Amino acid sequence: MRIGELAQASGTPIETIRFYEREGLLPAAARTQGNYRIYTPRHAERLGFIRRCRSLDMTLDEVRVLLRFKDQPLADCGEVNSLLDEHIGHVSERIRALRALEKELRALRAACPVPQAAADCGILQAIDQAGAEPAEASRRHVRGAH
Amino acid sequence: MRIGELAQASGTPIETIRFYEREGLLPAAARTQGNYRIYTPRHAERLGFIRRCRSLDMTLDEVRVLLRFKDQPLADCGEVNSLLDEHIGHVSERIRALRALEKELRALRAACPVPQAAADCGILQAIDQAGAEPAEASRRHVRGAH
DNA sequence: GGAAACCCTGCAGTGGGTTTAGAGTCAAGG
DNA sequence: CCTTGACTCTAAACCCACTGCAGGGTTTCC
Repeated sequence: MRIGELAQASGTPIETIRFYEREGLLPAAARTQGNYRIYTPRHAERLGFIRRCRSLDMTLDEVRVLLRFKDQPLADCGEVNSLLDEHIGHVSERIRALRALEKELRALRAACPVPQAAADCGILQAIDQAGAEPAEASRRHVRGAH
Repeated sequence: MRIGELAQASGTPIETIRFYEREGLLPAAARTQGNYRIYTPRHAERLGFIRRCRSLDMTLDEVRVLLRFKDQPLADCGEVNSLLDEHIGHVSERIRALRALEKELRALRAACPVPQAAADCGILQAIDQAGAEPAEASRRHVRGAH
């Protein structure tokens, strides 16, 4: 199958497929005489695996680790388990941080119940004062949890 | 005050202060004979405002909007209110998505209670199969909510 | 007067793609 | 044969909000 067909079948943009190849996540496809990529069902499987990992919000580096284990069926999968544990930890932490942020934002929003002159806007005033710095948000894994 | 002092006082890296100036968030500082930036308390205030907005996970574009209102004290602050409402919406949505993700990851993790050969790892098998595509994660505002 | 601490500019890199430009390939229709 | 249109190719720039580095200049302290 050609790249457009694989894109269609996997719900992946064409550019992303080429990007994964450049990144070494997908093995380079064979080419036709006209230099078109030709994919096998094995490519489609592997792409599906990658996309499912991404839908679980793993980084490409994490995906690389999992792919390595898929390619080494005899290896002990302990590292897979701990990768997942850490990933779950990042997600939980990010949820915690976002909940705190949401609470803070709702309190801030309540400071200006009705539109008025900017000079009197409780929101702008509250941001102006703000007793230093809660909400450090801990940037990490998971697009804001990574 | 010089840039290092402002950085210290505001807890902002020096490079970030210069970056904000380039981006037009901070007005250009006056310079000494030796070409060092010299900041006034007004700069420090404005930087504090920006940093507090960022700690609330607003984008720089959102901060630009809020700064515009600070500079126009007579304008109606309705846009400030709705900016905050939208921002809160992004955060809530992101929390919802991350909770669903966490649940999915915990279920996945349970598929391999004990380390074993990668070929038999329930996690890798589950990702291989995966009945298509839940967890679209909706990338937006809030480093994964924006 | 010399070392250390500070500051300057400009540019490359981060992640995970997306977009654009400019060119080449291929099957069908006129 | 020629054109149209759908498809594909590469290389490079762009997104965000910084961060880090190279290679210099300035100031301060001893």
